[in-house]
Amino acid sequence: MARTRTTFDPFNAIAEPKRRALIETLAGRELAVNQIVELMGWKQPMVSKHLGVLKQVGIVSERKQGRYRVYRVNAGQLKPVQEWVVQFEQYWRNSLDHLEDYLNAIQSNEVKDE
Amino acid sequence: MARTRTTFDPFNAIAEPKRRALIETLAGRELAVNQIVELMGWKQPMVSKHLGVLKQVGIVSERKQGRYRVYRVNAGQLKPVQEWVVQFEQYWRNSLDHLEDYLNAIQSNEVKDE
DNA sequence: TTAACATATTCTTATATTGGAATATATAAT
DNA sequence: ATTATATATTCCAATATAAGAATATGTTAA
Repeated sequence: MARTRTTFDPFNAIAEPKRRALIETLAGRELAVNQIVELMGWKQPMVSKHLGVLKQVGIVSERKQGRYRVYRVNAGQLKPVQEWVVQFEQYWRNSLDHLEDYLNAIQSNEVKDE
Repeated sequence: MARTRTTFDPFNAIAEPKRRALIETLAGRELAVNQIVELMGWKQPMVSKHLGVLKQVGIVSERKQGRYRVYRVNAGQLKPVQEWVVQFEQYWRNSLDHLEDYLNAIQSNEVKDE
């Protein structure tokens, strides 16, 4: 069996760092593919492909305007991610947990380096 | 180039649904692998492998206790996910956005079905 | 109609998974 | 020491990427 598909859910769609950057750039406004290409400095096919993944999950949607295709973020599709992660907020709330996490992170890195 | 590694960051680690389930089960307490095996109903190697990924990212850490290995969640490692997603909360806040997202989701599904 | 522009799709290659089975390692109990 | 228990690792097969290059599709303008 392979990895969960990128288009399976928002969690998988936003796992790719480039797609997160794309969402950040596009949030709160409408942009045509070409504008995104300029802003991100990526090749056009790469932009289109990443937009395609996000579109299949519903994180972005698209509207034809003349010869342009204008994309926009549907932030609501990110809500499941927020709802999932928020249930663990209580565990990192107090500073004791902060210290604990800090120590654990260090320990984890040490293990990783071995 | 292949997909971003599962162990690259928390986003990729939690993309796998089974790992999210594992985190939910383990959150707020300490459990040995065998206990997790029973609770989840998975084979032991599968549990160990998923724990291994989470451990590399620092989302869980492990402590030897006799012949057991006790795991625990370091919730703080999920904070980056929460911080990233929270910046889009404003966009789904009001009910107008809800409607917009709803319509977009429908449109997106229609496209998906074609 | 043809040319220019905007965007999407196809093909290829390299790579990292997931699950399953089998096996290895480590620790405790007898 | 040997056995039982707990956990990790290795090997396998199938699969889904992501990037790049090339090309196809669609739309406007001349």
